Amino acid sequence: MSKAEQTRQFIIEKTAPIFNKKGFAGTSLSDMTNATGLTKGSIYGNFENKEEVTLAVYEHNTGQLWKNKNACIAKHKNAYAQLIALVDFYRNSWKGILENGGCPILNAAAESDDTMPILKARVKLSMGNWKKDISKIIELGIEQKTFNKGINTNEYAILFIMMIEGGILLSKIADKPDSLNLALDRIVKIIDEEIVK
Amino acid sequence: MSKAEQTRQFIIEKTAPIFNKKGFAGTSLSDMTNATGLTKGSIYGNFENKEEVTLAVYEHNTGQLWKNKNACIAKHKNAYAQLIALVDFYRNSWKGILENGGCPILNAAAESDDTMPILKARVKLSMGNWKKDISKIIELGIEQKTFNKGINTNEYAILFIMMIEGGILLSKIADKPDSLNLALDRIVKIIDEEIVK
DNA sequence: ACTTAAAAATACCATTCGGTATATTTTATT
DNA sequence: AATAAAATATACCGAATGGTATTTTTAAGT
Repeated sequence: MSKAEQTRQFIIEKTAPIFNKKGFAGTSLSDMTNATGLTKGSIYGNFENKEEVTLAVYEHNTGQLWKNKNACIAKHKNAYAQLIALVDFYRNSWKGILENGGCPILNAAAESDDTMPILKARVKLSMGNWKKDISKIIELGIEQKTFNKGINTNEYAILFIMMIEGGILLSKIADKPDSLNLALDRIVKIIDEEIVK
Repeated sequence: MSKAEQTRQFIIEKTAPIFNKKGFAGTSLSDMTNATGLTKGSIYGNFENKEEVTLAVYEHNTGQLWKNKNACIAKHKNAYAQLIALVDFYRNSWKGILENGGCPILNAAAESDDTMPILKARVKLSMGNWKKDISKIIELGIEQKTFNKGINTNEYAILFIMMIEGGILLSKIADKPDSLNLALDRIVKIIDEEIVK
């Protein structure tokens, strides 16, 4: 990794929680220089503008979440265990997510939709990938003959994402994980009653 | 209504959709003067600062939503019809909500949590009131002997709110109401299978 | 119609904003 | 160790930011 790439990564990592907390409009260049200890010149030598940093930070934040989530899921072979691992991932990492400003997809979705079409498109993509991931786990379960085969895998994936995001939102406002846990419990209930054979 | 109160209301109404779309940090004073045709002097004669406008606008946006929602619910006497009316309210007014920048509670929740504690407190209150409203409808159903009496009304209220907010979020990103409708369908299913006797 | 009080416009403030050309330092190559 | 190239810092830009005395206009009460 070249020096430039290192610095680029350094800037992304240091500013990532700030962008996730304050948003694109709320994060200033001085926030960025303060967080990194670098000067504007240095930052603008590695990024074209603030928007490029925003996008890179979004990729980093979601990528990190992705990696941790997938690591939990990959520990298991059968689909049911994988779904439960997904639920437990959110149950266990809620505190960490909260400290970094909450779910980056949720935050970016809320801010970008009317102001930053490029970010919105990225969010759309993340959402699509997430949906696909969950769908595939359910499809795996069908292949493994442990899940019902008539079900609409896509709809269940969307349903789970909605409940997780809604749960995170309410939990952040309430400053306690109760709502998120309620959502996760309901997801497990749906898995047990409607998906599992 | 005095002239001052009229102008105050005028400013709130004209800037409401802008704040809901761009957020507190993203909305500038020039956005406000452009939307109203007034000058900074006039705006600052009626409000102490930008924060006060933000809070007043939030009250207005949620109040409006409240009013319309309650009007739909109030048309019905029995609890089941009221819950269905609530669901249908979101099904029917999704387009209007979208055009005004989405659910103000969701938007304010996402932006305020790490940056504006005063607004966050207001969001917490709105969320509590909403929860109470839904709880009361379910309690009414229990009184009317049409709903099961052992159920946790509070948990169902939270669950419904989470699904509605999650649904709005996903629908905004996708630019189509499918996800929201899926959430609303699921709410109806829960009502029918778990709440109704 | 006249006076007075309230409301809105003007003109300004210091500060911060995102961004950049240029100079300096650091790093890698030979 | 000398040199070239890359990375960072400096110093600056115009514009926009939120905010405020002060003046002018408008509306209300008599």
